[in-house]
Amino acid sequence: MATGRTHRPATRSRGIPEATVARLPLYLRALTALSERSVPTVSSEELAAAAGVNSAKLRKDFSYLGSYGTRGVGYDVEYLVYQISRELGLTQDWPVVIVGIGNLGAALANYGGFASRGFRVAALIDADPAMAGKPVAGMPVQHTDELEKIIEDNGVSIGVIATPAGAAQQVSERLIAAGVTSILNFAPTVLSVPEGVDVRKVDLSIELQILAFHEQRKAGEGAAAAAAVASSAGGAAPAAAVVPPAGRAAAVARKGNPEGDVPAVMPA
Amino acid sequence: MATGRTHRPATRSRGIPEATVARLPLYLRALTALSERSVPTVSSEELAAAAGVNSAKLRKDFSYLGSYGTRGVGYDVEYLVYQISRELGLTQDWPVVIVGIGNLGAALANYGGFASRGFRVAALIDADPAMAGKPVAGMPVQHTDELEKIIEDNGVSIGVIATPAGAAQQVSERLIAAGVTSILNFAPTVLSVPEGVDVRKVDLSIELQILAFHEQRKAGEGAAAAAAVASSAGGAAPAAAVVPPAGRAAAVARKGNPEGDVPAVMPA
DNA sequence: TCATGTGAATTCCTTCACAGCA
DNA sequence: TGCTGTGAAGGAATTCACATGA
Repeated sequence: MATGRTHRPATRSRGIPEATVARLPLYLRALTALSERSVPTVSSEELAAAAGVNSAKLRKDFSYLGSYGTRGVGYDVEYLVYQISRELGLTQDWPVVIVGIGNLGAALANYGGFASRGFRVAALIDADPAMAGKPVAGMPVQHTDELEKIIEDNGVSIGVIATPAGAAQQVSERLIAAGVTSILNFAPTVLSVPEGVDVRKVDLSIELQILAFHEQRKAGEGAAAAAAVASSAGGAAPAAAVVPPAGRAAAVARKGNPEGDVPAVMPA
Repeated sequence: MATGRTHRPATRSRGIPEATVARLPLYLRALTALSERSVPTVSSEELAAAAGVNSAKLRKDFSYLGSYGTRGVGYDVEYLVYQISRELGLTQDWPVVIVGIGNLGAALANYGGFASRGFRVAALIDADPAMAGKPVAGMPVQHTDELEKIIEDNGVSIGVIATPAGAAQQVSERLIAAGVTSILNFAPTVLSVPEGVDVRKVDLSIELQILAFHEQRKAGEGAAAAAAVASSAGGAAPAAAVVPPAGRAAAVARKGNPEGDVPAVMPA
């Protein structure tokens, strides 16, 4: 999950609810796929299925954009693609810089999904002088010293931070001072930014922790329930291995401890 | 942002709201940092600031876990760390497999945040025979053929998919059939999974698109507003470069077109 | 006295169900 | 007839504001 917003009190961005905005890219992706298969129209039902939402929600979402469908028929795929693209601002070019070219930064630089949706990687920036000049994804990495110049020369308003946590706040300040007003933050830190700057956060370990929470609940429901789930699926699961038995036993034991004790969990 | 849930109708996981669950890892991170600095107690106000939420929300969130604070004083840092860890299921060991060892998969394998929070990378799996045996993050990559065996031998219940979009659905099916019940999906596809399996989705391009939406709005408010924002910040922004002027002009022009036309946006 | 914990109010989001139009 | 578009209902999440207890 990504989280974190700033600027603009959640809803009200000319009336399109934040939750709807977050789903538009999903619809767009599904529509693009249909478009590639030259499908001319879709019903809300079909499109909703493709996007993984329910159809009432989808129709409500689209109703905020306008009346782009045809009753009794559905939506014109190409037309909707255009309308949503325009609404999201993807009909214009968004130069983006990626700061921090480690494993993750390189992955982002190579990620095709950017270019295909109006985002252009204008520069890759890293603090390590040894990286400078090295090609990543067909682009030379530039040194942090150039950051301000790059931002200004390219009119960059969106920055992606993929640095270690310790560097993120300072990088964000430099980005913002140079003119960036939207930041996608992969570093596991809460950035503090001035009003008017949007931050979105993507945090890998948070996502896993949320999964662990639900996983724990499933396991807690007892082996019977777990087995039922596994087999109901139609995926011939050999029931085995759903729960690491030793692990669970340990957890339960700890849970039973007297209240006061505070085991040293979480080394870092 | 990450999105996507399945299983369990949103709220009610023994009463802890989904929105609260999603914030627990944030609190945990902030608390861990305090713990490392040997801070003994925090107030809801301080902790909320560190986690980037407001204090009323934080107190309400904690109230779902129990009464772990002391009125007039605050929360015991170590104790809260323990309680939240336990609630999230992090006091037990979660073996995880990563499937798809490209740039992103490698980045994930190297990501320290996993190990430190109870997640243990049990195996790296890739379909490319040429990758097999190659060490990534100090571990040999294993071939997809081994997938089922690895899952079962290690009691893996959480899988991370970092493959290309085309492979994701099939990989998820194999993971699930072998016993995985939670999936973190980085591939830009909607996975269809049986009931009882949780899927969370992390989609880089979706996050950028959401930022672009807000960025467009800011620009649309007129240069005056943009400039005001830039300077109000205290970050001496040289006002320049907030909007790529040519780009915007083009977008606006297109917007003014007669309704029927459908420009071919989005090559892919 | 001071910060937690929580009912109550509010706002936001989702879902229902059907009127209205092609 | 069939599917969109949308008021209205229902739920969930956030925020307020203050009683409560260390």
